[in-house]
Amino acid sequence: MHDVAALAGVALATVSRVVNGKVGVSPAMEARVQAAIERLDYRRNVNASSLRRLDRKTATIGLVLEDVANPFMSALHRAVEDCARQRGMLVFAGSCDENSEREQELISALRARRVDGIIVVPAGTDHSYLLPAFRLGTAMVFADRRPGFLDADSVTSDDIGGAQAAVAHLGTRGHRRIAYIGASLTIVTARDRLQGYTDAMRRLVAEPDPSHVRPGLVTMEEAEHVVAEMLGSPDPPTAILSGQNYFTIGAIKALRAHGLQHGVALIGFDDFALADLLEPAVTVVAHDPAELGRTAAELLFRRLDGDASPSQQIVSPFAIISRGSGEIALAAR
Amino acid sequence: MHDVAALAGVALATVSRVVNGKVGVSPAMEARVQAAIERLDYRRNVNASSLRRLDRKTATIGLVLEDVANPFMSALHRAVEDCARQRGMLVFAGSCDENSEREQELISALRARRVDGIIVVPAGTDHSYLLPAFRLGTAMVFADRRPGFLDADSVTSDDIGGAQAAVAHLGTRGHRRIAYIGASLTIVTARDRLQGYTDAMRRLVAEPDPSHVRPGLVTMEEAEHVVAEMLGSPDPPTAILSGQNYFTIGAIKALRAHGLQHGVALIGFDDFALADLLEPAVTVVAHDPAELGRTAAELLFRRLDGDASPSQQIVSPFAIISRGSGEIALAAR
DNA sequence: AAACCATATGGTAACGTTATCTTCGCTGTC
DNA sequence: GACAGCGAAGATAACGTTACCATATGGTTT
Repeated sequence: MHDVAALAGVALATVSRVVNGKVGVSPAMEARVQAAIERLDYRRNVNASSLRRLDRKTATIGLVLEDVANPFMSALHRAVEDCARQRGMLVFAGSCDENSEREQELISALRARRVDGIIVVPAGTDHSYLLPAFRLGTAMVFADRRPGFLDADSVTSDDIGGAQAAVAHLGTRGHRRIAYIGASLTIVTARDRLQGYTDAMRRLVAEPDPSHVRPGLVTMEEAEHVVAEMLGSPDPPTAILSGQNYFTIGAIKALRAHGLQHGVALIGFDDFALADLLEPAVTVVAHDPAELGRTAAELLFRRLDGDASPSQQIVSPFAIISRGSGEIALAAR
Repeated sequence: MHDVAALAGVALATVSRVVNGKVGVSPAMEARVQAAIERLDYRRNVNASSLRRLDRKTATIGLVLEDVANPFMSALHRAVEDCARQRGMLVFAGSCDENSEREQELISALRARRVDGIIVVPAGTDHSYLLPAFRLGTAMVFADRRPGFLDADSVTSDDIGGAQAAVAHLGTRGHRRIAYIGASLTIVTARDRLQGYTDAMRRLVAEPDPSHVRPGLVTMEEAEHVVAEMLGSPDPPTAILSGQNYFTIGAIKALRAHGLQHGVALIGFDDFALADLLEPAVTVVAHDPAELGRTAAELLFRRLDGDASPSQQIVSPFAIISRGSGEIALAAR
């Protein structure tokens, strides 16, 4: 900036005015400064600028995901980015792999860079540690999962309702022995899905067979193994509800290995690419990750614009997409 | 920091020393300052810090992708993030959708935030506009595609070789009428793949049938439409080489619609999830996006550490993963 | 012609840090 | 007992910018 001012033969303040498009600069002067800016490929230092400006905004937001490479998460990411772009903001992205320690590190690093706000897909169960951050004015919105022990904005999916509907969907086709496979119960989403499954099962039959309820999975291979085990047991399930898209793939592999992909019904949580091209095509309980991201971003920006109303918990609806695997009826005995 | 100093009853300089883990602070004083830091939830302002520090590093890098939600790109993203995390750096991510104007905007925004370096999957064909940025010291590494009109580090895949090998692979199974579908030739990757295809076809038969060569596609639907058209023509191809994973899906849809998924061979560029679970499973020319990302990050960090050696062009090898669709032999007449 | 106003520009302090210099005690040595 | 030598702490300028105040210029009003 100093160099630009020297080259244009003006004061720093004038360069600042031109850079920020302020009124009260003569056209001749503005042209002179612009020329110097272009000649030197000058770009104002946003960090220094935000340091000095009264609003202290960095035009930067942080996004904490489970994994940037997970298709559900990256679709959410993209939606957030698009909203941010409209406001000229840049997005920090990071993965915490369901590790709450990593979540804390990431949020800490984002705060150290004075991001204007953070959108978090939370990993842990207790987010009270963020209370000071809130009080110090960092806007935060939780996406896909609600925070624990913290009153904050969130945009989540109706997981309980989705699981209930999936079980009912299978019940309509005659199934009573329905298995559930899902992630660790430290994840709210997994807990809710199990909750919905259990509710609906009780309504349908009674308590589900404990050997058919397997939360706490982590990898696709684990899911495959667990389903294979169930299928080989004396009293195998006739339908499976999978609480996560990776586990759905694992279940498909196990079903195929047993030649049962057309014999055992399957419904998976979260839609995934090519679900419609598999044989049979996979029925899913779908949540729109892009809508989740967009809504979270809009909520965050409203806060950044000064909205201080009580925290909002937005629940977005689910849809069962029937493609075949979930419509396999119970075979007559 | 001021508040921390006041609370601990020390000078700013001492707080700074503690925050930066500098030697020459008595244990008693350090404990006192740490207590104050914790009590106030103080986090040093990295932006202000980098402004003042002599190295001027922000511990931040930028990543410009085609689309953060594209699985190939997001796998690359994750690899970059993991490398960055090891060095305590945060990653800005952005999508430019093959739009070179957007690429320029993104890079400009990253430079304005004084990122230490940028990894770019370039969109345009001319990157000479980055010359001033280079001279001003922004480290940049190009990934997946080489830059145009700019001497810079790059980590790319062997696209020409991959396409040649794919055509040879199909040739071995008796195919001579092999079609190519791919993206716009403004994308260097698409150009190389077409180049490799053409080379190998000339070696195999002669000039390929022009109606079987369709670069310039954008969407999956377009690819589906183009393949359907070819299959309905009087002289349809017996094998297809697809230059991009989305187009491979489009081709599969068209083949299935014609009931030809087991009659026409198909090889796709870039591996994708579930390729092994489709029927037939899809043979691909695979590049490892994670390796691309990791290598690009390592190259960038080497530059940040002061390596000023001539620019490097690293080409990573490809692998043909035979799964079935590429091994469909030419039917006897 | 004096007074006033608006507009365009310049000068400067401050944002939250760190690099560097300075000061203050304390220990050990002859 | 004087003095060097050392380690620990404080004081302060500067990083690149913007907010604010000061000043200069020219034009309008009374």
